[in-house]
Amino acid sequence: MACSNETQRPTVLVGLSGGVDSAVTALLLLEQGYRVIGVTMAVYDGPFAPSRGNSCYDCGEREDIRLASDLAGMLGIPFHALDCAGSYRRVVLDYFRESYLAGKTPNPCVRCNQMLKFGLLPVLAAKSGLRHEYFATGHYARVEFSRRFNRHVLRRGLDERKDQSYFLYRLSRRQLSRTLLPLGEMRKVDVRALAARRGLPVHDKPDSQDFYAGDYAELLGRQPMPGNIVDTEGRVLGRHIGYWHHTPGQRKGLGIAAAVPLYVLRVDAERNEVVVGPLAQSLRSSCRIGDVRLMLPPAETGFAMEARIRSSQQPTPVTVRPEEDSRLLTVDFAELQPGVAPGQSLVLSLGDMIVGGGVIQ
RNA sequence: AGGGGUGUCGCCAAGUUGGUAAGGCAACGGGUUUUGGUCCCGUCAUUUCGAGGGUUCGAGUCCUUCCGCCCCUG
Repeated sequence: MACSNETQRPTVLVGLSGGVDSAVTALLLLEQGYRVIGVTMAVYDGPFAPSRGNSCYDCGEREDIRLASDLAGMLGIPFHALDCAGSYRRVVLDYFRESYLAGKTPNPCVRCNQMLKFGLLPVLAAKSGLRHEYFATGHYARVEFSRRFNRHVLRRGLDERKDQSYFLYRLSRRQLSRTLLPLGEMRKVDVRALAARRGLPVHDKPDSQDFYAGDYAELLGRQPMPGNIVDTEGRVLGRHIGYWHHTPGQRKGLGIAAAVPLYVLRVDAERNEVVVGPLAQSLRSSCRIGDVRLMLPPAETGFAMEARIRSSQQPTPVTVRPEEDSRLLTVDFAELQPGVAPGQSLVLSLGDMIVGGGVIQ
């Protein structure tokens, strides 16, 4: 009997990072009766360097993989680390570098999730013989089947403060249909509490997982290139050591003492200039997005919704307009927005449902 | 050279009828954060107010000498 059930139980591949969230994800899925397999992407291909701690692209990833492996052992599930370094370099690191060098601000996590974590990783696993029906991660977001839209939809995590749906808006319908995100229904404190109850040693491991813990310039492969920091009139207010160190909306690090705080308005890669001004000059009433990805058909959602232009931001009301160029959308903000940065994703939502999004032009 | 002005934290800048150094910016530290962003909290002049001397119980604030800048006249 146990045997026949064994073959019937659906298998879910869980991305384990060595942190609390993914460990609890695996735990919950086990308790829900799934057959669970733990997997991790090995992505570091850089030079030997001291580990800077908890980040995705880090020389110390072996320790994290080992920790993930240990956790899998505790949970009694198989574990595999899959080499994704080559793809990671091309898909994430190259994109990251090209964005900054073009004066834009990338979303490495968005890219990684779409292409690698929810893309290559399960495919590689399957090719390695790890057959599975579902793929799961510890993201705080929900995937549900919507009868109204007759498809799987992505919704914000129940824990508003931890919601990570922003990073997942580019997942395809196919990807979504195979995705399980059990933490989407939970609050972080409960996740930690559960981990503690079940004796998982990572229950109190610090939250944040950076993309890269060192100096980003290390990933860009560029020598310092001093240039001017100017105001909108072209007056030189200060100096920088490379335009790629700045992003629109940024305040810290300019080193300019003015009457009011100054924010980066735009980054001019051509002229190696960083244009700054007071907050008021940073406000935009609209922007255009490209690389548009819609998870829900616009005809059914209408054009009034909400949007986030940065990962940790409360959604703000917007109206979406189609462009002549069908690949673009214009998004009008109901309230002026500071720090609209080309390269960043603008994610559209309707209530707690993610409609889609695109990359700010 | 003469006349006027001015000299307070890295920058800007309050300092009242002398009473025991506001604030902003920057910087630094911390919190929040799967994007070096935003935001929040904290620290940041006490042999100190250009330097010396004086008056006073007490001076950034009064007197005096010197020094430095700025403007005008020459």
